Amino acid sequence: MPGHRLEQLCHDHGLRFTEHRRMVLEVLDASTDHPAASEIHRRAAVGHSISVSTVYRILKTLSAAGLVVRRDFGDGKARYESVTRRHDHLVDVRSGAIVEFDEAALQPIIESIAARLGYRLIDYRLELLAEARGAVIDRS
Amino acid sequence: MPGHRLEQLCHDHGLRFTEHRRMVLEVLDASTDHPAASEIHRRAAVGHSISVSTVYRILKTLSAAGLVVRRDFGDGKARYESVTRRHDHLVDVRSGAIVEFDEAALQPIIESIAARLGYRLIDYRLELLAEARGAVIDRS
DNA sequence: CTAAATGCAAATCATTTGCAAAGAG
DNA sequence: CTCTTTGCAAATGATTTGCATTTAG
Repeated sequence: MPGHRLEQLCHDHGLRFTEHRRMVLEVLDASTDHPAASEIHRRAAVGHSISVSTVYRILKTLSAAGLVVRRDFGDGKARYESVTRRHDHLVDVRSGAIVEFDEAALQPIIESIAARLGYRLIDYRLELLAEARGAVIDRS
Repeated sequence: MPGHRLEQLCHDHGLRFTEHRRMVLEVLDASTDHPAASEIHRRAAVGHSISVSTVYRILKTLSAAGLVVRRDFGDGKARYESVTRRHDHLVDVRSGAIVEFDEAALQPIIESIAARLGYRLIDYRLELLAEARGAVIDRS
């Protein structure tokens, strides 16, 4: 029963485990992209029933609990990913393509920055804006 | 005439220099916080006339040109800062307070990450989520 | 049983857009 | 003069909310 792991996860964070929360978590665990709320609803609704407002409410709850990470790539809608899939991103400013990467070496450096400021790091969001090497640069 | 610098800046980026663009740039250059579009409009409108839609259009243009940096702190509205004030941020998840910092050592590390992925870094956004040291942690 | 979660539809809020008038180069 | 920018008001689109109903613990 794959649901047990997710149920435990919710309980560990003091959240009730509902059918709908399971659906949303499963969608995010199965997604390799970064779906927005409407897309998560679309995927979760396949064969099931769930309202969009419920998806929004669940995403807000799960984000607050840290089970889900909310991202913004500047296209007007928030995107989400499961913490288990958490990683950083590089956005190709020409094509809009998103490249994921995971640079473990950054964690300690960033932690020390927070510490120096008198804080304990909880999480961080890093987004690189870049263009493919060799791209023609318009200096007109 | 302080307007000359801004005029040059616009011209260098192929943008027409208008009274309204000057107003928005001046507001951002004078702001130490991270005003959202509506707040920028409010500040620019003091003693002048400018419509909100114009502020939005200008911010989009200036962002695309790289004269202004668009940020998202997760409260539903985009925030802006002048490139000349560009820096990274730490968000105190308890109070919502934003602490600015500038860690020069990060730049080369992040550039190398982009390079490794086959890209040339244009810019990056780093946001730390943290809690004050010594804050009581609720492990209920 | 009781507090929390959900559906539905209406409400909000930020941001965008169509079109005619005003302005920059 | 020609192309771009701006105003205004209406349109869009994402996200939120009130309230009655259902469900988890």
